[in-house]
Amino acid sequence: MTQDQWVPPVVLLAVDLVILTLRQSHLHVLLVERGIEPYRGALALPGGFLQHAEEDITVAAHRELSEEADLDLETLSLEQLGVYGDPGRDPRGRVVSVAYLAIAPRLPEPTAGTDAAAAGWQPIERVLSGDLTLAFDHQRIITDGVERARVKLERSSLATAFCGPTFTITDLQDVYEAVWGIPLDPRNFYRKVQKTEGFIVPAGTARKATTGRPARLFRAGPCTVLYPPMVRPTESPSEKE
Amino acid sequence: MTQDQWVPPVVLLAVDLVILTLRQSHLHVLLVERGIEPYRGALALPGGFLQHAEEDITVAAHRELSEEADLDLETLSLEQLGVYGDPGRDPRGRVVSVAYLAIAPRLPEPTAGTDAAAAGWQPIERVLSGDLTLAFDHQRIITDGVERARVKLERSSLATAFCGPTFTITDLQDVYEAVWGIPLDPRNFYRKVQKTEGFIVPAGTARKATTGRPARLFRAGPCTVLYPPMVRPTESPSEKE
DNA sequence: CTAGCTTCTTGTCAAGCTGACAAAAATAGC
DNA sequence: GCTATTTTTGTCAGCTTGACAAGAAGCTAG
Repeated sequence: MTQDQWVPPVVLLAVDLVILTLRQSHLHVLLVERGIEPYRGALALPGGFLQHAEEDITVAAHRELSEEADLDLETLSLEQLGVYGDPGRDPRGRVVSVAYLAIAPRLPEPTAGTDAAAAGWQPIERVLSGDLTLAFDHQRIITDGVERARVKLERSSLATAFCGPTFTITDLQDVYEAVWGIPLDPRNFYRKVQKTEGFIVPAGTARKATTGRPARLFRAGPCTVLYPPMVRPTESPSEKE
Repeated sequence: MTQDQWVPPVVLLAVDLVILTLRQSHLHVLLVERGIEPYRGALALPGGFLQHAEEDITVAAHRELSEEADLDLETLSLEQLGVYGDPGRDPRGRVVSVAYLAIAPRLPEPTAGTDAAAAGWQPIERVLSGDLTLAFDHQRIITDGVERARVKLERSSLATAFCGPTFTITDLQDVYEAVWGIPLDPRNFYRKVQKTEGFIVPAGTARKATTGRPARLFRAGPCTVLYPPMVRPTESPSEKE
């Protein structure tokens, strides 16, 4: 920046996707098995390098999303999570990765009986606990992604993105409980989401019944910003960062 | 990622700093006048390319901070804001910039009477209103930075980072009012910050007096996460994103 | 040295929200 | 019809918020 003759260093730019969904009331993340070195055979986030030097980063993220996860782009929340570029994180050279967070409603198993048995949706606990070993710094990225999702659930209507087009209030509560990892009182939750204007709106008279009283169906409301916000029960009194 | 022979494209990596401070109860951002093309002579955020291919991005951000703003790194909050990498944002080629947000207490004018009269601290309103024209996509970055600061003030004790080592409750209120851009009731504010445990702690018996009753002095408390959070008065009822 | 002005600090009060919990309502299965 | 299960509607005390009154503590002017 100070001398015209000095040539700034270049880096390789990649995108990584943290795709979260809910399966059996548990938060899962999509992982793929790496087919090439480095970390061949290890689990990693879907992602890859820019296709060409002029590709937009957001476009690249969407491209990887459809390539590697075959997801409908329309109904998806996709948000930039951060940059991960520690020197040495990739043995191939200086690779800087832009991570994106995507929230998906319930989806079918992406890897149906192939040899990549370990790939596909993995419970988030296995990742956070270190039970699964991931390539690169992907555990870190996932940790950050989950934390971001937890915070976003408080002030945005993101939770409805985990659900299908219609859902019951109990479905929505399942989302909050799974992402936050804590139980909530159904009666207080019911009251809260009902009175948060624009969060959810009734969806016809259809009802869902398995056992017990059939639940009313709702649809995501017009507001994406919740006011007042949903509050996570006292995370831990007098918390430090 | 699919063929070993394909070589991924490379990009130039830069860091940009959004450094915010408070001057005369107004939010200001640090801007410098560009000395080289492109946008020579235009105002821009402090920043620059990585120094060498192995430099850590966070290290580069801190380096630019001390190089271009001569700021004490110890007392500063520095946080990653996001990546800005639209193709075409820089005529020199594919430049991807990692933006950082820094919050600084009141500081002396960095450019004292030099010819770069326009550089230095600029009121945030002149930037947001488009009154000032900035290089690259820096207006966008600043807009995002200010919004991030606004949100962070709610849940973190960031506001104390705008103040010096000790401050009065009114000083702190000035920060909230300047960043949020709205007036607050001094009595309710006083009660709120007092009862938010760990936010501020009394600092000796010293007091500050100009006119009116002298105010008690406080110091930043141990907690960085505020619980319960400070709530911004109804941003605007039923807001859409 | 007293009145007046300014700013800080302590209260008061009604309205609204939260957490804990009771009980009614609506179905499926026996 | 009876029971188990889940959803939905209430109740109630405690706490926080927003609006506002009034006392406290210094400075300045007459």
